Amino acid sequence: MSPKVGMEPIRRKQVIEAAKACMLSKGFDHFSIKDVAEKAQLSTGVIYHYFKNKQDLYVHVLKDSFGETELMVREAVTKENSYRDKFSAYLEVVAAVPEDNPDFYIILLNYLAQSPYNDDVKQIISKFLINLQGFIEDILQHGVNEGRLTPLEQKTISQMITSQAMGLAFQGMLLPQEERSSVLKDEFIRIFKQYVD
Amino acid sequence: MSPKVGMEPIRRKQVIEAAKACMLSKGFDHFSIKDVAEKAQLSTGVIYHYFKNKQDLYVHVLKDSFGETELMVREAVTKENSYRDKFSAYLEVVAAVPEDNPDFYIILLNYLAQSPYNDDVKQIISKFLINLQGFIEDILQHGVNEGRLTPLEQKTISQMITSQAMGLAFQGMLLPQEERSSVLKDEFIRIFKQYVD
Amino acid sequence: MSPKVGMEPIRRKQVIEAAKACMLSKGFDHFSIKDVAEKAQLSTGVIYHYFKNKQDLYVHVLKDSFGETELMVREAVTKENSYRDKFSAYLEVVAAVPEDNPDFYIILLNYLAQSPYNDDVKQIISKFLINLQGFIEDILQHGVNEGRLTPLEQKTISQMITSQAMGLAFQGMLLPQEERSSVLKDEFIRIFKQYVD
Amino acid sequence: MSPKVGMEPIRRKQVIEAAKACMLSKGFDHFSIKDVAEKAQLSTGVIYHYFKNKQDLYVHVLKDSFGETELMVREAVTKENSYRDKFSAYLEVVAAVPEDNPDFYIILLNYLAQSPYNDDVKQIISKFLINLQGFIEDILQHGVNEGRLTPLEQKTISQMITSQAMGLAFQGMLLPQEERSSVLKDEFIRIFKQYVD
DNA sequence: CATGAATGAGATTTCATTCAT
DNA sequence: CATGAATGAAATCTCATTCAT
Repeated sequence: MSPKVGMEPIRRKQVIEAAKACMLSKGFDHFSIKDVAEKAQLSTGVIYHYFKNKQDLYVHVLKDSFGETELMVREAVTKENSYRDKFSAYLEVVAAVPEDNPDFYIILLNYLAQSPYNDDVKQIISKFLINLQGFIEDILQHGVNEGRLTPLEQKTISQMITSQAMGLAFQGMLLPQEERSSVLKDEFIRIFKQYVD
Repeated sequence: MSPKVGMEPIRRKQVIEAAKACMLSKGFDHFSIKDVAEKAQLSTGVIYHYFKNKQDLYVHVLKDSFGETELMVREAVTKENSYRDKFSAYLEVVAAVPEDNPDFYIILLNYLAQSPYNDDVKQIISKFLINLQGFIEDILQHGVNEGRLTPLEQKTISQMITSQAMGLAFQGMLLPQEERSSVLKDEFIRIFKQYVD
Repeated sequence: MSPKVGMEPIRRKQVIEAAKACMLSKGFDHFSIKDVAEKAQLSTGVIYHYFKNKQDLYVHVLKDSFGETELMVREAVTKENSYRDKFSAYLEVVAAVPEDNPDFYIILLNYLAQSPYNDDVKQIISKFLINLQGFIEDILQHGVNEGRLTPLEQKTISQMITSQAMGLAFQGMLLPQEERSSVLKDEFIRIFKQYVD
Repeated sequence: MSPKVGMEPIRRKQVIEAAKACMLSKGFDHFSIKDVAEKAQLSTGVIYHYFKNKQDLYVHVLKDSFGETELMVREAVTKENSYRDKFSAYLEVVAAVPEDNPDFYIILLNYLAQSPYNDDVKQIISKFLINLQGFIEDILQHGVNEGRLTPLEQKTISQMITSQAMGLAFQGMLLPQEERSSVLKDEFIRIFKQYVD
């Protein structure tokens, strides 16, 4: 393979994807850089060319995962026009993540568990959550402007939604639910739709 | 220095507490048996006298944590007489765990993250969650008997409650909320109380 | 169990048998004192009451094994009257050890392997071999006295016999032979019987 | 200090030789990987770069030892032309191993002792013995073809030879024999030469 | 840019031995 | 006599990271 210039973004993505795969298959803390290198069909050395160290790689895996999910949500919401539809779309897309991208919550869970011991990780997840809640707050801003909602309620609703979604996803990893999961998803949507009616 | 007979229960508890402390201060998988031994002021060898291996210790830390929390919930619920009061008590005590025993959710979070890779852990957490949901299902059984609730709703409610509680607790670790946490707690109780009215 | 006096020989034998069993089931160097204690249904502590240390126990297991085998040979030989019959009986009994007491050669083999690094063991095995060869030398002494055999031949024969027996036994552990083993046994007896004819 | 590419065969041989030396000086199972690393002037880590684990290293030491000895025998035999000379050469070279390569039988003895507990080792030694017996069987095939020998005798002779050689070698480790060893060697050759006369 | 050999600290686990009771 | 709790050294093995090529 001839060395090429401009490989940086390609290699970085290649390594991040391999790391993500290793993390999912072996467990968050149970894969080695050698595992990643093998998965990515690269040498161990090259990983250290593109990432400062393992911690740095961890951070980039997290950013990558969050980026994808945030994009999904953003697209679903901006596609709609009315506030009511935006709100519904948000609930739908958030409730669908565990099915559409089951790995996402495994990744999130693992990083969440690290967050008390790692401030970088904590900041990144917090920012992600805040962004996610920002979508609903924007949607609900309408109601606030019209006086139907207080700013406190606006914030509370957005936080109740994300935490319920997170909780359901984590619970779903443990309890085999099959048909139940759609019941729960519907109930999730039903509960929070009340707020815009 | 002073070997005695019948040390087993004392030492086991001592080691479990030390392990829990290490886990909380360093994070799951980031503490060593040596750390636990030092914390417990014992030699490393003695840990293996009472626990088969590190995995076995992990499992007992988890069981110990769950035992305490389950007991708290059970006591709160059985203290009340009417179904309505039992339900309220349940919501109150569950919502209070993050304040009353903040370590509990850190422990839970860490083990939850391991659950996809460790079936023992998965089983224990699942059982804990099911037990916890069992409390509400028992309370709601009244409503089912009277025809006010379907069994499906009974199950759905119990699962919505535990997942929302879990989600709020995890979110609370990230976002500094102070006064917000009580708002969220109240909203949590308000939402789910609807079901018994 | 009430402590008794005069337990020494009983306990020692009990421990030696347990150690032998552990050695055979787990491998020479792969059993612990705890294993022996469990097998003997005793505490680890008592073993150190009756044996100085593990090495001492090893030595006594060896002596015990050799004692049994030497006794078997002695009995077989002394039972016979004529030199010719004694010689035959010796060959028969020596050739029969792998069948009659298959453990013996596993024990011998393991100690033999230790002998270059442990002078005690080396002395004990050497003495055993010399004793065993002594039987034939005694039998052949008759031939020497009558001038049919030189003392050199007498010694050579005895050594050829023990080494051939040992070699066949070890080989028999590796190569599954079934019917072959009796052919080899017969050939072994045939070859060495030549010497007294 | 100086990582290079293509070190694999060099390092493997280096580690195998160091392990062999450690085994000979300390005894099978009584040397540590650290001992090997020090002997080879390498870090412990590098041993695990080239060998999966200690067991894997054991196996390669054995294969290496057997390879050398088998080569010696093969060369001695193929050098001769007549079957009678080949047979003599075989007996001579086999009888000479304890003098020419005294380490060989110490290695063999140690592994032999492990064979009841380790199937890999058992297979390797068995194969070696069978190969060694194959040489004589090939030589004696001539006699079988001419009807002077039955296939049963052919196999029996080859097994008697290898077992006697093995037995003499092991006995020679214990009993200091000096001049005796040549007497025994001559007798060994004499006994088995009978078969081709 | 890329390789993979090398390091060495550190983790888990075992176990002979001691000794208070 | 007997117990089994306790010690702590030592063994195996892993792995992030570096660096000569």
